[in-house]
This record gives sequence, C-alpha cells and structure tokens, in this order.
Amino acid sequence: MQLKSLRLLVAVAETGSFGAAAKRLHTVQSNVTTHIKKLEEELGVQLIHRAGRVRPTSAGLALVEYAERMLTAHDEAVSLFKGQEKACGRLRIGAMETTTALRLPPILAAYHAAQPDVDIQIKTGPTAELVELLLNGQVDCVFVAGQLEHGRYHSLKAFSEQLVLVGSTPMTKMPSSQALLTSAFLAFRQGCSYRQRIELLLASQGVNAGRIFEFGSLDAMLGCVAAGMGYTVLPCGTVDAHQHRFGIHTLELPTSIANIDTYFVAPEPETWTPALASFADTLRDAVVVDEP
Amino acid sequence: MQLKSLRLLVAVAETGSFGAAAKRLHTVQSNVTTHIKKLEEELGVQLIHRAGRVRPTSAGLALVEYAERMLTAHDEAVSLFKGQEKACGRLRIGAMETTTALRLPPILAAYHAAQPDVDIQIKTGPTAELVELLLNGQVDCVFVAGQLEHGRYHSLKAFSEQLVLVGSTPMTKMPSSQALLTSAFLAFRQGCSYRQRIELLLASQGVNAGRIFEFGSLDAMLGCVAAGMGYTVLPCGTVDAHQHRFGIHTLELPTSIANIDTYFVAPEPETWTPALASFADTLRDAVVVDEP
DNA sequence: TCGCTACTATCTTGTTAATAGATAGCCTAA
DNA sequence: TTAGGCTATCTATTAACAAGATAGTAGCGA
Repeated sequence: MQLKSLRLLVAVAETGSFGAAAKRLHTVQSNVTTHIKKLEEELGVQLIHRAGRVRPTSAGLALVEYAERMLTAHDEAVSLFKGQEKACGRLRIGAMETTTALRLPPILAAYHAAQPDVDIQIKTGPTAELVELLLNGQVDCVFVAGQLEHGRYHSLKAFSEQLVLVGSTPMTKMPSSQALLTSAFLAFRQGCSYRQRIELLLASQGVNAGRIFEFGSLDAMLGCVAAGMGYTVLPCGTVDAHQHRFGIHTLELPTSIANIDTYFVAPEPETWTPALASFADTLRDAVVVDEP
Repeated sequence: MQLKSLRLLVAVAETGSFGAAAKRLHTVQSNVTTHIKKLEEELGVQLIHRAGRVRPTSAGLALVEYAERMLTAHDEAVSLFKGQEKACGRLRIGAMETTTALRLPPILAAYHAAQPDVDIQIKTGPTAELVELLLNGQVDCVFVAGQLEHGRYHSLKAFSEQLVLVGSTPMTKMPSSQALLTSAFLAFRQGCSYRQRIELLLASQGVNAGRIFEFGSLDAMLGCVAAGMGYTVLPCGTVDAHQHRFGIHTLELPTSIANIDTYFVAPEPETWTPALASFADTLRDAVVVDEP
C-alpha cells in the first residue's frame, strides 16, 4: 500500500471522478485506475462504485478515514522539515541550573516569540549528566561548562561567567585556611563543573577538600549559605539576582579560578530540526548583543 | 516518502543497526542504506548518526514519531480488511422504527457477541428516507419494506410481518366506514410504507384518506391509540410486544393488505467490509432459524 | 601502532513497477 | 438512438527497486 495510492483514493472520493482526481494530483486518469485497482486487489475489496456516479463503497469510505490519518501525519512530518519560516515540533534543551535561572529566560522568551509553535522542554542537571543526555540523544542541545572534547559536535561559546565566593558574612579578603577548614562547602550534585572550581579554590589555599554538601536546587543552596552553613561558589550574575532575597555576601576570586565559560553544544547542524536551527540563530543573536 | 522507507527508519532506530533492520524486514543492508539516504535527501536533514553507534538524530527521532503514527494507521487499516476472524471498525445500519424495535435486538445481540470490536450505529427512518441514505453511502445497509428496484444491490428477504389494525377497544370485525371516517389514523412520518397500507385499507373500505397524524416514535403513537385518538396499522409482533403496556386491541386484516416483507438491502458483496459481511452472515442464520 | 572485525556506502546488474498516451467499451442524458 | 463524458485496458518508455559483490571506515584489542 502506497501513500500515493491513498492520496489518489481520497481525491477520487472527494471529486467523484477518476479524471478529476488525476488532474488534481498532476497525473493521468489511467494511473488513477491502476492505483485504485491495485489497492482493491491488495485488500480484496471493491473500494469505489463505478456504475453510475463514482463514489466510495462502505469499504472505501472506511479506508479513506485511515488514509486521511496517514496523510495528515505525513504532511505534518514534511512541514516539520520543509515548513517555510515557521518551525514546529519539539525542542529539548539541557542546561545547568545556574544557566537556566540566569541566562536562558530572555533567550527562551525571544525564541518563543519567534517560534510560537515549538514545544520547549528543559532538563536541568550538572555538566556531566547533560553531556550524557546529549550523547544518548535524550536532548537536542545542551548548555555546559567547557567545550565537549568529543568530535562531530557543534560548539558555540554562549556565556562567560565570573565565579565569586559566596558566604553569609561580608568578606574583604579570602577567608583563612583555618576558616575554610572549619566551614562546609555547598555545591550542586556530583558532576557540576562549579564543584570542581571549589576544589581548585581550596587547593589554591593549601586546604584539602573538606565536607562538601550536595544540593539539587539553587534556592536551597543559597538559603543554607545565608544561614551560615558554609560557603559556595557561583556566577556573580546568579548571586546578584538572588542577593536581595537572601542575606549573602560575595568575594571576587582569582581570574584563573573565577572565569568559566558556558558553551552551547549540539550535534552537527545537518542533523538539526528547523526548531533547533532557529534556536541556534536566536542564541547567536543574543550572544553577539551581549559581547560586542 | 514511502511507507517502506519509514518502516526501515523505525527498524534502524530500534535495532541500532542497518544490517539488523534489513534482516528484520527481510531485505538486504544496501537497500536500507538507500532508503534512509533517500529520506534524508528528500527532507534535507540527516536522520541517522552513522559515526560510532548508529542512532537517530534529533530530526530522525522526530520523524520516527510521525512514522509510527502513519504505520499504526496503516496496519489498522490493513487489519480492517485482512484481519482473520475478528472484524473491526464500524457498521452503519438503517432500519424502520418497527424493525428496530421488534426484529433487530436479538440479531444485534448475536452479532455483537460474534464481533465485539465492531462499532454499531443505527439510523431509523421510513423506507424512502433509508433508501436515500443507502444510495448516498451514509449507511452500509438498510432494512426496508419491499425490494429495491435499483439494480446492483444485494437484497435478502429478512422478515415477514402481518399487519393488524390497532385500536383502543376490542374489535371483532372491521369498523364501519362511518367509524373509520370519524376516527383519526396515526402513522409514522411521510415515507413510511405502513402508511401506504393505511391508505390502501381505507380505500378497500370505500373511504378516502381522512386525517392522518404523523408520529416520529412508536411509543408516542401507541400511547395516542390507547387514549382513543384513533387507529393505526402495525406488525402484529410489534403490537404483541407492547400490548401489556398500553390498553390496545387488534384486528386481523385481509392478507393482501396485511402481508408486508422487510428486506435487507446492501450494495454488492464485493464492496462489503468484513464487519458488514459478518453481519449478513448473522442475519442469514437468524432468518433461516425463523423460517424453516 | 597495527591489524582484525563489524559495519555502512557504493556500484552493478537484472528485474520490476510506474508513467503517459492511445484506444476501446460503457453508461447517461438528451 | 446518438453524442458526450467517463473508466478500463493496452503498450512502449522510463524510472525505481532489490540483491549481491566490493570498497571504505570506525572501533577494538594486542
């Protein structure tokens, strides 16, 4: 059974004529006859009344209903790729918690305005987890810290963050080794790249990684820091955005530790759906504006 | 885009290998490559990651979802005609009110027991209306009074009814012309064949058709007869079934007027869906049992 | 680094199916 | 009865397809 045959069947049912159906689908009447006949032989049922007015039989009518479902799905699938201007379908984005909270909202807003028909899904997690999702094809693209070593992936430097030390009391210089040793460190769950920076920071101060508490959400973490539970390391933009909600204070870190780049990573552009391609466009625009 | 190609795409996505997909669909690996490639060219997108593990790209995954919808519809359509033993789909029956009430219930029950997956739809109306529905393809088959003059239709004598005169008082002989003239006659709406019999009856008694009230439902009509509003003419089986609910009485009519045959009419058997074919079987069985 | 293995891409050939045009047959309506 | 419109059939050409053989490539282990 071919889609072409079904399209002809539907056309015959609608026009009431083999010739008109042929004209509508830019072919000749003899081909319509052949296709319908082949369908009838394949199913062992007469689909069209030929005597008198041409119209579908009960069996033909039943098949037309299924044919319409198939053709609708087909046309939708084609428009998913060939649809001009307006992308549709689904876009699955993976991003770190901080990126989602601080950087994505304006970009997603712009994207949704441009492509209202795309269903956006966001999964948050630490870099290692996101890379895994991307490799498994469970997301279409990710925002992660650092470029993917893996070849055959499209990478774009999206955001540059400055990490700061976050504590519950005002700081003018780095806390002493003693203070660091007796304090806890709060970080996202295993795999988060920020956590590595914490360990780097501690090492630079000649302190071994002590107790590190793991959190799943930014709010919980900042709340605990404000409560004096310990320190954490976060992008200054993220902290600024939450500073008024929590009583927290920051300290700038040495550039080598503070600088962290967030990359947009996706498979090769040839594999992109129009929805993803359009998102990459939106992102590029946003990045250019941010960094002139 | 061909269904065959989509089936291969789904197989590749599921098996993770061109060769395995080929084996599953009983073809060779080179054909899988060709079909996938053709799909990719047609849509202008890479659908399958070939490097390393073979797995669908974002675009491929999106297409697989549509492909599954199309293939499901296709397989359902095929099973509608080729499904062994169990018919499915829809069966639209047209029947007269009296037939629906008196004759169809046991047949529909038997049919539903045999074909539980068929969705049964019944439209009631007078013969003329039902014939129109059948000619327009709005029902799959009808039960009507008298054979269809139209050729190319399958006809089967289904039931034989004996019409009786129905009134509110006991009758031993035909009411006088005077009584008939002063009484109203109750009948189904225009086009019902029973109505013609009423006029035939009146003519045989030398009375012109007087007032005839039209009803849309059997219950309303019998209720009015019981209330002494007038006479009507109905199959004796129908009256028997309702006699205990209404205080009504009957009188046998001359054979020439009383006998009325109900025929099962449908288009040619070649055009039947399995659901309809199975219904015709059920009906034949029921008729044979009724009339040995 | 070097093969070994398993996989996909490409090429070739024989076969099959699809297309468009011409024509014959049929039904309907005047 | 006849003319007009419609579908079925036939045919030659062209395109598509399937299967096998072969070449190329990535990944794995020694």
